[in-house]
Amino acid sequence: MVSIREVAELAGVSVGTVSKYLNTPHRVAPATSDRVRRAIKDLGYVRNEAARQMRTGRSNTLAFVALELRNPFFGEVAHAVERRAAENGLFLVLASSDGDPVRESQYIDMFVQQRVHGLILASGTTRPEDFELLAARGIPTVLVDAYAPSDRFSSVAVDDALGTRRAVIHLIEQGCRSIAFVGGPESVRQIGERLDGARKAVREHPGVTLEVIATEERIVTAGLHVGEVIAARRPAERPDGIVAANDSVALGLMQSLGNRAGLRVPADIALVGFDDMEFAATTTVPLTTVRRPRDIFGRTAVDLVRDQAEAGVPLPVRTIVIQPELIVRESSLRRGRPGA
Amino acid sequence: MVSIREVAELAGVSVGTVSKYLNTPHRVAPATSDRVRRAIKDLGYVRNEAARQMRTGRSNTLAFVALELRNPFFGEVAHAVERRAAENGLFLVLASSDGDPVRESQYIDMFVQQRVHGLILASGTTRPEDFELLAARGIPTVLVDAYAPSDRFSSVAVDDALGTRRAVIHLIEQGCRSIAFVGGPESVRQIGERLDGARKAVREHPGVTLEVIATEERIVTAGLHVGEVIAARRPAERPDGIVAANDSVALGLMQSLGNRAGLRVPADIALVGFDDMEFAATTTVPLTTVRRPRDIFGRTAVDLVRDQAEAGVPLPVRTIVIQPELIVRESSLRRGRPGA
DNA sequence: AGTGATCGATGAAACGTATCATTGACCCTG
DNA sequence: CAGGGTCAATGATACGTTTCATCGATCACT
Repeated sequence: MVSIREVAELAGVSVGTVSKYLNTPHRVAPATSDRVRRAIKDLGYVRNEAARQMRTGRSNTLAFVALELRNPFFGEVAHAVERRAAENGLFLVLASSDGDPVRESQYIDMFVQQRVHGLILASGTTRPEDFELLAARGIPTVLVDAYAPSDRFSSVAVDDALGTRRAVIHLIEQGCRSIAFVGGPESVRQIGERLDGARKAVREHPGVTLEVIATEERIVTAGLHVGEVIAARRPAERPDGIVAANDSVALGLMQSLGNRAGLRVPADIALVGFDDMEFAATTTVPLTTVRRPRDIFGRTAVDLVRDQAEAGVPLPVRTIVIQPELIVRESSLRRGRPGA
Repeated sequence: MVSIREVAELAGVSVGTVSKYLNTPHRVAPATSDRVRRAIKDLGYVRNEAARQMRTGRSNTLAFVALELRNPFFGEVAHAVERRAAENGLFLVLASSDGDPVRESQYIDMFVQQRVHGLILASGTTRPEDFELLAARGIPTVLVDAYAPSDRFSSVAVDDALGTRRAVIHLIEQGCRSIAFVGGPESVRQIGERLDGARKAVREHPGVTLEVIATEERIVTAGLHVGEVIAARRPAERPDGIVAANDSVALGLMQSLGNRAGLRVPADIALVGFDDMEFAATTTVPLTTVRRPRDIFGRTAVDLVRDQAEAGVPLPVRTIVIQPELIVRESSLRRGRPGA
């Protein structure tokens, strides 16, 4: 394997000069430059990043740990992270924990061993000892869509409670009086907060009731199942507005309610999702939903890491909470809507 | 930053011993082991992977370049790759080219500089000079869902033509006589082959016709649009069976045909997709589709890379073609089906 | 008791690069 | 023409590991 030394030899210059050519090309004379360039090409030399990194102690890679990359949500966040990282001259490496804290630990260990420039955690399953490790080594770390434990790390997340609050208020404005929240479990922080937001909003409106229909998972089939249960009820006992824990559940609900049971969305039941996934705009009845801005998540996370890395010294922790936007589409716009 | 030397000092042993403890723990005496372990813990020592890699020349990371990670298809392939890599003691780093060959080039350069253990390319947009570079440096490289240029790299792909062939024959068995292929452009290899497979299958069945309805992209909205066009035709001029270029297009078709235009799927028009994406089983009418096995893609790719890396010397190129499976669901099962 | 053999530990060398103080060549100015 | 200044190039050093030849000590066996 050809090293910088052989390049220097062939070009008839010193090793230091080749290094200078590689790192600060403008400070090497044009004629020398040509000879070095030529030698590099002839020998097929490729810089050894490991040696470089060992010498400098720095790395130009940013690591991103997602909960599950199969989920397009993380794919989109990763995409935004990658773009912003590139703007900052950083490369991105991705890993997926798939909900396994042990796997995540292994990855974090690996990244620490690699001396990565910074770390973005979007898994929500990180172990306390890993946080400990990262804090102890001073590796710039930012949490995405998760709050920082003991306020030691900066984070960027959406205000989940505000999202469902806006959804509920919107449903009430559409004339709904009997609202259901479909999703669970409450123990997942994001879901718990969404439910809280819905509860509080309903409490502020006398005459409106909230029913919680719990599910174990937040996937399409869970929504399908709940939809069938609701459809089997007597009409008077059905909710007239539903807030789903996320878009997948909403999709399942829409399919079982609207297409299979013959109920009309939104006329009989108005429906709001959460996330604004790509398919939300293209469902049978376009889905009203609470948007979680993946691009902002990604950009902000990179910026936080970069600021921390540039500062060198510990910066005050920043907890950035993004206000989610309600994207109103047909699934929640009812006939008989006041003012329509 | 604490190094192996300081660990050795604190433990009262030599640097070599600490290294031995880290790499071949069974050849170090228990008492010494304890002292070293203790020192490592007290100092919070973490191995420097860059130095290790520089010394050994080896790296234990496998790189995967996807076309677009936002697309769940790649997420699932990446997931399978990651699992298999872990079984082989390898870590995975991911990158996404987003269709930009320049970006992809940058990533490949980076991976070559990192001296990765192997490379899996699933982008389909790799530049010839990058292939040149990888071949010249002898980096184990495998293509996924793309054929190898000039037979220099092993690859794993699905037999696209066979997939659509099976879809068409299935539709004919269901009584369809006027079949349409929706998708494009033909210049994308996979799409071109799918179209070819459909053409050949139709040609073998006298009395059956094939119409090609071209689209620029293969996304939901393309299917929505084509569906509207078809619905606007006089009934006699509509196809009675459709093969979509992928599931996204099929989804769009199903929505605009079935739900908006009032046509019935499969009674009026039978529909088959391609890919078997996660949502295919949960659409309004569950979608019949040609399955591309992501898990097999991922596993096979890793195995090919591993074999190549272990061999050291160039191995004969292996081109693995996987026969796609037709997953029959409701969207293609017509009333009046022969034998039903 | 002497001879190998085995085991554990040592210490120096090497990996490929960046860095930096030093040197040499050259030009400009007074 | 002397002297200061700039620009290029040099070459030694250090980064944190792994590796390997070497050495001492312990043990089993004749």
